[in-house]
Amino acid sequence: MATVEELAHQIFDQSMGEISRSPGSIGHSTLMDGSTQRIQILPSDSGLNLPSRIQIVTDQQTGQKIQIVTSLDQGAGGKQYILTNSDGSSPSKVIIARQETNQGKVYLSSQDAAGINQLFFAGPDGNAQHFQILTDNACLDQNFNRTVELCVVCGDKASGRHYGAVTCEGCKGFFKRSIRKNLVYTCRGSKECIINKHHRNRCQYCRLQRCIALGMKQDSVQCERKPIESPRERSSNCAASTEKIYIRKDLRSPLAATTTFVTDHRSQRQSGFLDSSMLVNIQSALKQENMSPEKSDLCQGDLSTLANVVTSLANLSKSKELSQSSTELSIIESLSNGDATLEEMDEDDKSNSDVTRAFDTLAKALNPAEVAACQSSAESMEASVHLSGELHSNVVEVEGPLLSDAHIAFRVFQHL
Amino acid sequence: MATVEELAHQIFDQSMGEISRSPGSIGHSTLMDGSTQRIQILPSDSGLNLPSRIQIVTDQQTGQKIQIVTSLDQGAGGKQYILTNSDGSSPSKVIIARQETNQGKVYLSSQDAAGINQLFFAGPDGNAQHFQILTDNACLDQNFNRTVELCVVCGDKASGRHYGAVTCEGCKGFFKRSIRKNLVYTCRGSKECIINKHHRNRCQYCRLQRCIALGMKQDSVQCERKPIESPRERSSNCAASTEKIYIRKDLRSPLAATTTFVTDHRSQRQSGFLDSSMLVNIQSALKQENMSPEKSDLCQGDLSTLANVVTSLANLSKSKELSQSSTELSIIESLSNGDATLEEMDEDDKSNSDVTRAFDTLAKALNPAEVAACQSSAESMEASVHLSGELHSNVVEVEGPLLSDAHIAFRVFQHL
DNA sequence: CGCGGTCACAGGTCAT
DNA sequence: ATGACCTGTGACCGC
Ligand SMILES: [Zn+2]
Ligand SMILES: [Zn+2]
Ligand SMILES: [Zn+2]
Ligand SMILES: [Zn+2]
Repeated sequence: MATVEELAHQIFDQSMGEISRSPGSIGHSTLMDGSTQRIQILPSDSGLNLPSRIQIVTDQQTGQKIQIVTSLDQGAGGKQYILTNSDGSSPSKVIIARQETNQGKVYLSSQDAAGINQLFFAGPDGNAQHFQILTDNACLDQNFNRTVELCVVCGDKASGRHYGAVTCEGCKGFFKRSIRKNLVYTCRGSKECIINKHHRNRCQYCRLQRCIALGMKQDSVQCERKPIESPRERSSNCAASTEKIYIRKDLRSPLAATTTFVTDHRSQRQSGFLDSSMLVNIQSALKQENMSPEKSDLCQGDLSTLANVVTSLANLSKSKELSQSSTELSIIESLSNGDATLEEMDEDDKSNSDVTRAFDTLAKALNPAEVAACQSSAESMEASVHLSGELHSNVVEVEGPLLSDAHIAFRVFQHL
Repeated sequence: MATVEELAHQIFDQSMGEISRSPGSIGHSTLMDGSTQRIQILPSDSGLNLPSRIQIVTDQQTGQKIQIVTSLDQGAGGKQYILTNSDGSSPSKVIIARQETNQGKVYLSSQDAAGINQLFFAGPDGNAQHFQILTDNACLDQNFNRTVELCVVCGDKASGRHYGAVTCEGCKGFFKRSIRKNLVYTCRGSKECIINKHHRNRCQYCRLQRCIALGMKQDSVQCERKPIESPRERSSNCAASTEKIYIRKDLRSPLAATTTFVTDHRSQRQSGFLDSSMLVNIQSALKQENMSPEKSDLCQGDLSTLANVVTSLANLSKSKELSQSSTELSIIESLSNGDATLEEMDEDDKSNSDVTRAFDTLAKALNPAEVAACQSSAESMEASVHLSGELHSNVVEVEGPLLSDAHIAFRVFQHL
């Protein structure tokens, strides 16, 4: 006999397949405009004894009210779950499931289904909708004390609500890392990769896309709380000491969430290109960084701003709206106002440090060759070509102070 | 002074040599019938202070009880570890190690032995036995926090548990590649080649044999995470689109561990050829597979039975006892009796699933060219030649429903 | 319960 | 193909 989890997984996988079949279900352009809906239905108590019941639930994201009609099936004596709009407009009725057996307790899919069922299906408007039906835990067999919930992102067993959504430990950790490190991924496909338990690691872009679309809030991710960090190293400024500077993996798709330069973190979003106003933000962010060096609350993630800068520089390099490379240089020079003392890093840290990786990323962004190789639709990248200085050479070597007046010698080897 | 690792290596090599000398130690027919044993001994607390101590431990795999006698050596004042059967039957006493120094703490191999010692040695019955003695970590010098473990396959320094066994990086990678690409190797010897750090690459067959026999689980090998981008090709099937289809190198060696047809895994073993009784097992196994079609966790490894079937088919093709290729066809047709709902698997799972692997193997079995090229002693393969239809062609393309009525269209490109 | 963190063990890479 | 080396994942734990 199939277990509850197996059934739930089945429902999830099947519905995922349905989504992929419905045209425009999770298109990349309809990511967060409400096309993907999430509904949680929690029966008040035991209205299951009633022969017929009407519930009106509200979509948590869109606010749309949907009527749930639970009625006895005339034929089999089981129950049907019918979804309609609360005002009776179309779609008039959508039977999402019916009970096959009559066991005194109504479950959604089968007689041994317990607790939570998740359904993905395409509504008549072609939008993908995600419903999660939560039945009363008290009605469940006491075999499972743990609530059997499924991750809304991948369908794996959920471990609770994380960052605003019921997710598994994997998606929780993935989301946390992505937000913390300000990672931006890229999709090698059509940004509609199937994300389930077994394939969630295949496309980080689509996974993070689903995380955000299904309600995981970036605000809920707190900054790192690593208090200790060694006797030596940085005395007061724990930020610059050993904290890694995380660089976006792919600069083409900011997946905007984390490219914010203002104090109000995660309230702004990068539209895709740098402009003059963002330059102001860069500088102001750097200033704020320096104004409170003794403030140890910034311990974590405070240098993400720097990563953002580099990332944005990379985006800058491919921006068509930029006139010439001189603009970039001016920005880089403006960055030298900060006086971060990065030279205190020992040599080993420099080698594989994130600073190196940061510039590596930057250099990579400045070289359109590899970027173009990574993407099928290669856009015009000529604007950034001139910066590299040595186009068509396998190794681009850059030396000199760049980010601060601390004379950071860095070297970027670009592997082609 | 010899280090712990060196000593352990020495013990390993010695015991391995002993294994290879004992006739029939790791024969192919005795792969997983208990001939290879693994014992973990964890001293309860600090019974080490006692001058003499008797422990009875149970082999985790076979359930065999073995008596461990720790006694003072009359000569050197060190301790001996003696293994006997708990009932006193032969082997009466096997001294597996003795302590050379007297330091107040008893370690197995030397005074600076840390944590874990692994021994391979051949018992008087000729069976290879593997003992892993874990001493109390609290007794260890705090110099080495890392436990010095050895690869159970080759005796090299292990880097942790991989796929269920403590192995080195080499065996880890080797096992992963073998499983991922579904490689099947051949042994030019008697399938009892010595596998140690220096010779592990001499025979892939025996290495993989040891990997499986010593507990490395194929299910733990996940599918690839980077489905190398290919924008077009297949539409929704991102798995079949870019995933390479790897062909077994050699079909003669099914590496029996996976050719089990009964529900009780690892309780039966293929003796080398298919016979009528195995055909019954094939069908019953398929039936059991189908009895729970709603089970969607089948994603991985659930269809290993199917792979076993095809693997056996491959063996069948080279079996001299087979009359003609018509026998194969009849078996294939008999497989279609099952109504496995393979279409419930999402496309990605099919790529790396045992289904694909099964067809891979089958395809190879149908083309004796490569098989014959891979092995020096080419046996008569004419029986299966006629099935391929296109002998001597570089690409063998097969399409059509085969294993189920689900009409799974598959394509196998054979790279030569 | 939901944040935080950890680290064994998956993955992948790429000289050899 | 191999394996040393690295990053990323997620089960598990503490608060
Ligand atoms: Zn998940
Ligand atoms: Zn994707
Ligand atoms: Zn090894
Ligand atoms: Zn061999």
